[in-house]
Amino acid sequence: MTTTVSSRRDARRNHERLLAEARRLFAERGIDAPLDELANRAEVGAGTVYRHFPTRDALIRELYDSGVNDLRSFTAEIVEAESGWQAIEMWLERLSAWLIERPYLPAVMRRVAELDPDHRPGAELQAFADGVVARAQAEGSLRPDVTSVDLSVLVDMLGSLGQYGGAYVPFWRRQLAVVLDGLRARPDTTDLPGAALDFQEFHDMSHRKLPED
Amino acid sequence: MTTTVSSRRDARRNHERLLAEARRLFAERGIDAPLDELANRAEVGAGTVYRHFPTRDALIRELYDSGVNDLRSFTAEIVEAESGWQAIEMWLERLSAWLIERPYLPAVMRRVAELDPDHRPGAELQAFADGVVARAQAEGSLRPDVTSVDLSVLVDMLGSLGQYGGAYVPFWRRQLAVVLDGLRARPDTTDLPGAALDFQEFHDMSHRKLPED
DNA sequence: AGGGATTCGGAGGCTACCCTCCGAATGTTA
DNA sequence: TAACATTCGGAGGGTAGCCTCCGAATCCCT
Repeated sequence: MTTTVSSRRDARRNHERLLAEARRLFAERGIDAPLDELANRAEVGAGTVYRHFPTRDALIRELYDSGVNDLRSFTAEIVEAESGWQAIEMWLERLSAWLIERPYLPAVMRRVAELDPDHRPGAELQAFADGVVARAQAEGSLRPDVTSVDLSVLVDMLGSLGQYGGAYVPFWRRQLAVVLDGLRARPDTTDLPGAALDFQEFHDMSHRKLPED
Repeated sequence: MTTTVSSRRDARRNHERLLAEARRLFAERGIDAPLDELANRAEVGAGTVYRHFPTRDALIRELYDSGVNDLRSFTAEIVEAESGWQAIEMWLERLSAWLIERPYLPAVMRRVAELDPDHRPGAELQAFADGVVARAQAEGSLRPDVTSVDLSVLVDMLGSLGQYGGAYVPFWRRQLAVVLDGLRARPDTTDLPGAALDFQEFHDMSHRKLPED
């Protein structure tokens, strides 16, 4: 993730421009959209695209890194929530909104995992997620049978609504409200069926790896 | 949807083979996967592909029609449920499972909508969905503030987990259980925020059309 | 079994997109 | 402002994938 920054202003400007347009383009047409089109939208020659990102994968990697950075910045805000339940609400709300605005991210993550099969994301994120869940369950607000992986999958689900393009933006908060109501601890919840995935399985799955056994 | 069936057995066999492989291929690599690859997998010449499906869009249309047929076949089973709540459970469970097995469908639907911008799906499906919701709300088991469109969006969300490939199949039933618990009528549910989309808006949205005003 | 219609297969022309290359243009530094 | 380094732009060769075309193979019908 060592990004070399040029000293020339036009170079920096074009780099940013390309990244911004790439986000838009990939959101609309997927991460295999033609790079010539990217050059057009950024009002830049094809050569410029390939100087900044020698290969499409380099571009994808940069979007990935930027995403991981975003994630880290969320954790800071969430641990400061006043109650465990509020932390849960914030987690689902912030991450879903973030994912919905970046519908290209799931594909980007899968691609990066194909490129670097041994890549493992920071265990810190796992620890953070487990902490949020433990806190809310300890205070009795979150149903005891969900795990942090269950919540991550729910975020993925909500985030998938980004495929609809941002035009109807806030509609998904209704679905979020349903999910949150389903997550509250109650005397009469039916136990979640089956076994939860562990963190490693979740990671493999969201990168389309096959189960080991 | 008038499908002309050849009288020759090899032609029918190849047609089925191609459809089956197309589902697999599109599930893995998206609906823009190379058709030469389809020919290889179906162990068939490239010419055969293009005779059966003169264009990629023809193939996509056939997958779409097949999907709509599936949908209709579900409604019959669901209206026979013993209680309104069971109908809701069946609806979410059956449709989600079905979507998860066919991860190419959302892309197929969007593509068909691009090809036929004036296409409107049967109002019968809307009537069916409204009926299921009304029944469950009348018996007091389903929270009164959800609409059939809200449920359809929830199905889409659950169905999006098909992007993970079928390897971890049953894991998503945990998320389904959370959603169902969130849908039960209770004294203390927080009202769903904002206004629900109407059926037309939902249809436009799931086909990536922009809102009119 | 034989004839005729239909379908099959895959070689090959035709894009659309990828990516390089180098003269022109721009930024930086002193 | 001058001189040099860096970046820009887009023309163009290379290629993967699209789709056609027609001789060969298969099937249906009597």
